[in-house]
Amino acid sequence: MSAVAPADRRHRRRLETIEQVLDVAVEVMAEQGVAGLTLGEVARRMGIRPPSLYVYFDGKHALYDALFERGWRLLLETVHRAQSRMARDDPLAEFRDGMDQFVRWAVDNPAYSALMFWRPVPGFTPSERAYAPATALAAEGRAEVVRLRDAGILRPDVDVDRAFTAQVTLVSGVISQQLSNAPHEPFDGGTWTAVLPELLDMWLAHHCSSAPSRPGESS
Amino acid sequence: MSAVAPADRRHRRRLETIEQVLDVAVEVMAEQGVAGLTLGEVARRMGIRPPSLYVYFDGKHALYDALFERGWRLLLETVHRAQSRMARDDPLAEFRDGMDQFVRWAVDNPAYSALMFWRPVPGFTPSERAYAPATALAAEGRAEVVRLRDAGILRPDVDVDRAFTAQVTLVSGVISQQLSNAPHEPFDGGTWTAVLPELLDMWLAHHCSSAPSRPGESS
DNA sequence: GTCTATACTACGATAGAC
DNA sequence: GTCTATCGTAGTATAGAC
Repeated sequence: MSAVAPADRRHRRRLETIEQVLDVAVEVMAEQGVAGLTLGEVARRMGIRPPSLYVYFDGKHALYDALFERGWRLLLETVHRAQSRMARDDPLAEFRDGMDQFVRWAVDNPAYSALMFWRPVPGFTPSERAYAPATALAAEGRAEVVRLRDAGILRPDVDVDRAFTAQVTLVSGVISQQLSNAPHEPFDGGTWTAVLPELLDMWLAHHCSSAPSRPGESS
Repeated sequence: MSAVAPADRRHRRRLETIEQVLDVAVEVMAEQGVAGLTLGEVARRMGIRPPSLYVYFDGKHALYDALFERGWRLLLETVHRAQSRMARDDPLAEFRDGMDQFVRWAVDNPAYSALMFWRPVPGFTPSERAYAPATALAAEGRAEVVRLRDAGILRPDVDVDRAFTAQVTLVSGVISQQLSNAPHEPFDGGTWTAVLPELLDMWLAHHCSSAPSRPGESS
């Protein structure tokens, strides 16, 4: 019995250890900053010695790379989970909710965000593999703009790429300001997250096919 | 003759050396990243030894602090210089130009920007003195919003603080995206800087007292 | 004000025993 | 897979001669 597929068990154990390394690394980044991550501190918190980490990661850059990929993957899953909870018949509400979830996750995970959105590590460039979930999320965001256009919410002749660039900029601005100026404020009630709905309204009104109609305004 | 005010000459020489240290430090940050700044590298490029730097700066954090202050002061001067070149009778053009200059400087000086807008150095918090020019610039930006309101361009009942927060977020978003995603693109023709005018139009239209009138649209 | 010398700590990474 | 031992490097900072 105990000899059934021992390689699988080793493999699973290995994956669990890798996950644990990543968890601890995120903790360290959250406390010491992204650039303050050291293999020694990760090893110390795990109760092992630094050389043992080399069994799981081929050096510090590989660890950063795995963290970068994991962050985008977690964010991707967060957005997907929110979408699957939504009714499928309201593209506008879905759009707003997606942006909301995106910013919420970023603000709730400042260590990941700093690594993902800024580039604070001198020699590190993410691999193509690590970029993949980021690219996927960008593609889905752009598709969301197309959906809004096809649903008649945005003008039919809207420049999708330009509109998407503007939208990403808004969201990125909120995240950047919130994290760098008031990192300890939660998403709800944050100084900068509070203006997100207004900014999305601005964006929608600007690309709107009909006259701008914002919530709270008389029609 | 040569004995006239020798203390002044020493003092000036000292200030010049301090400026040189800051210049070199910015160079190093631009090449190695903000967190990649080391006293040894600065000293090497200046042709001196690391201990000599302690005559001018009380350690690495003091150097970061001086760089932080200098960056905001340079940005403040850049905006002022642009304003003094402008005609004083067009608040709207002045507003647009100010934002333009702000983003242009930030994109042209990525090393300063990373230190000023993000917080990539683990243990470093800017001193009050270093913050002063940043605070001054924020106050002037808010005053600009008040001017736009008083000139009748924005609604009389506009929430100035909220509008200013939104405006800062837009500008911050452009800078963040441009610097982290395409740092080598110049301001002119940058993927993200290109949407700045459109974002400012959005912001203006959203707070406008009359119906939104954007350039290129029929009135 | 600059230097040499040095203390002290820390880092990433590798070799090789177990 | 984990360890000890160690290499090689780099960093901040201080003491004290010149």
